Amino acid sequence: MGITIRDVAEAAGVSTATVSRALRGLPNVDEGTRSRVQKIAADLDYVISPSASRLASGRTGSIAVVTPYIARWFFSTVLSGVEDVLQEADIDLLLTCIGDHNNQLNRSPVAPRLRRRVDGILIIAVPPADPQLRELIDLGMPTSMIGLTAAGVPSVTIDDVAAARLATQHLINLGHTRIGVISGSPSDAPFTAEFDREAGFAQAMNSAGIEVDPMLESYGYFSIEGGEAAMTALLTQPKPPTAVFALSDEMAFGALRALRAHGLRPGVDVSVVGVDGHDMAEHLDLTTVVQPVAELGRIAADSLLAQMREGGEQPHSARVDTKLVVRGSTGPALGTTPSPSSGSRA
Amino acid sequence: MGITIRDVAEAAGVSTATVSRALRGLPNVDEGTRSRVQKIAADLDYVISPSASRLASGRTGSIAVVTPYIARWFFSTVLSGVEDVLQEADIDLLLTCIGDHNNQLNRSPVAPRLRRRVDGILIIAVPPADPQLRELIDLGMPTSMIGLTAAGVPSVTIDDVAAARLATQHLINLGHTRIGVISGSPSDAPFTAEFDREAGFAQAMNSAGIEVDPMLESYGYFSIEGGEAAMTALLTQPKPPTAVFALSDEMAFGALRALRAHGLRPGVDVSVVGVDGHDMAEHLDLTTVVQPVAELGRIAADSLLAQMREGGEQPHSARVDTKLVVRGSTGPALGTTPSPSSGSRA
DNA sequence: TTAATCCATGTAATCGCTTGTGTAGAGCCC
DNA sequence: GGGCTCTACACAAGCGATTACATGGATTAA
Repeated sequence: MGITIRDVAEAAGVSTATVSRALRGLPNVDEGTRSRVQKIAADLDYVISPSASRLASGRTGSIAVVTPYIARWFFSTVLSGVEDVLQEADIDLLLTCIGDHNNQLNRSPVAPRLRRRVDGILIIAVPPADPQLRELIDLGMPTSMIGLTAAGVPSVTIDDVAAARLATQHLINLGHTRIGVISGSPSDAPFTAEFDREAGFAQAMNSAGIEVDPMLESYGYFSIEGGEAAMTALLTQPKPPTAVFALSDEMAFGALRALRAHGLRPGVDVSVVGVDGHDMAEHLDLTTVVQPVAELGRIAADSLLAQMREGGEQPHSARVDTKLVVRGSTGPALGTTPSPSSGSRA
Repeated sequence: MGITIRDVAEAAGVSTATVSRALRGLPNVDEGTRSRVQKIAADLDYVISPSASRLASGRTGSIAVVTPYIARWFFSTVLSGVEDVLQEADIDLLLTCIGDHNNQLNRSPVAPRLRRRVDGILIIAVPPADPQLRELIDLGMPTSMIGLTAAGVPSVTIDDVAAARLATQHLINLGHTRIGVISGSPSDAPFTAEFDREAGFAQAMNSAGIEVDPMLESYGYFSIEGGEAAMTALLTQPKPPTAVFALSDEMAFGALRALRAHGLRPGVDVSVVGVDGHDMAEHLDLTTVVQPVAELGRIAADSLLAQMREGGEQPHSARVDTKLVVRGSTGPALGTTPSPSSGSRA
């Protein structure tokens, strides 16, 4: 019921082979013939059959994006960057949500569903311990990861250790010494970012000669509610912190809310700094270390496309810079003369 | 290089036709044969080639989701609901971002790219005036829309008029009479929701015998910044409103921020109510009319699948209920005894 | 001039599955 | 027991492209 390549071939008085070459821009086609074929194809409103093309060529012209969440800010923002690039490259984007490892959504494993269906895979911030991750990598197709690293697989990340150091150092520079941290979860499969950001926090504290007080560590499970609970826990300690580093902006949002609930002023009574550069951070006046999230997606998609093209090319990982953006949620420790802090005041 | 249906057929000592029928659960296959084939297919680690299957059957087993934004809360939340259903149904989800009509991202039109590529289309809240919308509908394939209606196309929406009435009535019940509204944009291609919510606002005002003051209408362009600017504009009037209805939660967020910037307390000095049930609304203590956004996506996806299955079935639209959730951002008009307000206090 | 290239094009096999049609045997009825 | 209907299966013709290989004419090199 559709126009096929044969109809075009007949109308143009050439073989289907020539039509195929002409339309795909392959060499060894007379330019006159090519434009004639193009015109006829357009006139006939011919649309290639992807199924036939895929079957014959063995390429699917599509890639899968595998993500643990769709509706969370970080993930949807990465996704939008990815989509940007793929649409440009005329590659189909298959969206698949992997079950949340912690929540145990009992989704069927995604890896088998992807075989023979896509030419490449883009994985967004799956916890490295997720068993599905291995299956995906073992599929052996071009793969690129975002916010997550694994041996032998190219990835795009920020330097989470450095980002955490940046945030922590900012608090230290402001004269704080009782610095709390709102982490992800005590023991569950951590995201790469979680692990590294904790490390960066500890590094900054150590270099400044400040001891990390285990009493000032609390868990926010990367959610707003969690961050609120974590901050509340910190505030109800005998000696509460004067500043808190939250491993993510969303947890920092919760922390800010807890502060208000306790009648404390962010940036005055207690300083809060996050990491991510969430859209809402600006509106909540949160100091944060910004990462270019959509850009992460774009870079990873580009890298994946390169991998798919060249094949032999040694795929390499990219590391993207972050930037401290100082806002009202952080301020000098009371009774202290702060040393000049790095970062731009927004 | 992969196992084909023929390998399975040979190993099972049957024809490929039988393997095909057995594996797809078609009738007229001996149950003994069927389970034998299934076992062999599993042992051989056979995976069907979608391209071949699609070419032969004419069905693609995939649907496209067309959306103007990916990284915005409403859209990504709908998307997650859709993905949920489609994964369950084993249908591929092709994600395509249509250019933003207002921002004029010069994206190539999406409709032609979808032909022969998907069996159905799901459209999320594209402005009805977007020229691409017609092209998509004219493709003539099963289609379902979310947050948007068009003649002859099944859709899933909330009753935006009623939702706006609910929000406005809440303010009226609290004794407010100088009620402002933060709308989308003055004249640009409006979303369906925009149009209807304005209508609902006017209805509620009229029934209460309150005149709508054009001076108290401001435009927030459905963004946080826009909402902030709009509220600022309202506040700097000679006679500012005591309550404001924002057509979306995100604009309401901006409004709250403007309030704080002016030293005004939300819910005390000025009341603000939004619509959407955005994740952050709870954390910003915003009174809002909640719509079940992910559910919208799920229902639309289900409806699309039904359409694709039955074919002859008269597709019908669904309308989903909303609920007023009262929080701290709204309170009684000063010097007034409020009448009891509907909605649950959260 | 002749052989070697090269370019534009055609021929036809192939990709791996679906499905309409054909058929043999089993069970049924009268 | 002959004619029916049914079931379980095989056969083989597509589906609509891609692409290795073949071909013949034009161009170039020797």
